[in-house]
Amino acid sequence: MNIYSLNPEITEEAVPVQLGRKERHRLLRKADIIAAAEHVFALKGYHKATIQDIARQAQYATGTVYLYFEDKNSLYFSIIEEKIRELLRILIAKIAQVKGARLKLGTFIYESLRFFEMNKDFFRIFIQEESSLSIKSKLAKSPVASKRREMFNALIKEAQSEGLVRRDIETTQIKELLESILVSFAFNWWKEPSGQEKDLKGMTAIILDLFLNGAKKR
Amino acid sequence: MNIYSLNPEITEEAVPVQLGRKERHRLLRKADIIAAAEHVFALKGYHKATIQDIARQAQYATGTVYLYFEDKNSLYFSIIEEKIRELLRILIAKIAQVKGARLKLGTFIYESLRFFEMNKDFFRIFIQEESSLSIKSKLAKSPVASKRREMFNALIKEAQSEGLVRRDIETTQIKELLESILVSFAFNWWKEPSGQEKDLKGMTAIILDLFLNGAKKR
DNA sequence: GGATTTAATGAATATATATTCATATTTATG
DNA sequence: CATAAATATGAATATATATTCATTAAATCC
Repeated sequence: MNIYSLNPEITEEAVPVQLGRKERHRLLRKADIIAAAEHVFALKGYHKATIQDIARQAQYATGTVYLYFEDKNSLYFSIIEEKIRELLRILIAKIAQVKGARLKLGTFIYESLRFFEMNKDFFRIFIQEESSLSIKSKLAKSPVASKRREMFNALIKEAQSEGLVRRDIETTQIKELLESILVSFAFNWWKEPSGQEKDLKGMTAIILDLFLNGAKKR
Repeated sequence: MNIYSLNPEITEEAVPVQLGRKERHRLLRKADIIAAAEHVFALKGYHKATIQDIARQAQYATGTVYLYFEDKNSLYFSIIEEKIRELLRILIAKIAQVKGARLKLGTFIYESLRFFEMNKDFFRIFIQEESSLSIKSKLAKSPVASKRREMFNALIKEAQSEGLVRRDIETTQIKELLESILVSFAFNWWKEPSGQEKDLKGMTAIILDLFLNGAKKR
């Protein structure tokens, strides 16, 4: 994990500012703890994961966690926010590299699947908590959420103005549809413990097909 | 709420057997507690809802709850199981009254939305916890879950064999997809606090349209 | 390399609340 | 109506764990 990504101000910059050695060290240790916490939360869920578990996993003492994070809850949110920010950064970058709404949509799906595949622990947390009201409402207030909305909106709007996507249904609902399909497929995919190599491109094609053409037989 | 529905054996019967007065009383009191718990859980979520809260809401003392339910967790499951059973009963009955896969799918969507609308407390609980892995796996073992799977399977299979729904995608996937869309749309619908009357039929049409035809402009 | 600042430790504390159970109340019985 | 059985009560108990903080260790400075 890129340690700079822990700091939103720096993430925004094209070229990360060089931090002081101290501060860099601090971010690295935060990252240690985040990585450990990500694993433990994924394994046990928020409530059953104890600070002790997390500290042990990170090879620190219990109290040390509190030198780096306010409390259990804010540690939890740090993980989710950070990961969503990371995914967002990838999506924005990759989508900018292709032309045409169809390709952009495909890229969105492909890179999302890829990210989930590479961040299974986070994905577990995400599907465990994604629909939890309290977390959704907290997350909705974070700056990363509005960025995400923005990107998503632009994606669908472009597809609509290009004539690929229908305009008789609200953009919001189209967004929901796409997200529903994506989550539902990703969930089913990783639920079954097949050790096989994932065919990301094949899966992307299916999802895009379902999104655009629906479940009706033609 | 129908008190008989608390007892699976009796629910199954076409005509409920007359219970002893004692037993009936007991079920009524269980129902009191369930109703109170439903409200409190919806309001505070599982962890923040205390047995005291629930007892107070039901106008019983704390300890009384334990005369009717094993523990907090089983009370929680009783609610979810009972509600899913109730929804299932409605769905099966209503779907049986219409002909053709398209109408059946529409009925499924419409009655689900209607049930969510009429059972907002339960819906809150459902979306809060539905995707929590531990709860899902516990629920999956209950008899009501397999009945639900059965019904859902039959619905999609029929749509496939009638030629309405494509067969190049697994039934399970189609099921998950429909459910994911339904829940996500319902969630977003009721999230926004528009005091207006909900247009259930309009929303049903949109969901069915998107599910079958997808987002592509035609 | 000794003094001082900074960081890490983990046992002790504080708190929260699920669950129990001795007691009180209500209901049934003869 | 008196006694017994069944229910309800809520204060006390047990447990769990997030958080603190006095102590120890490490890093930095002069």
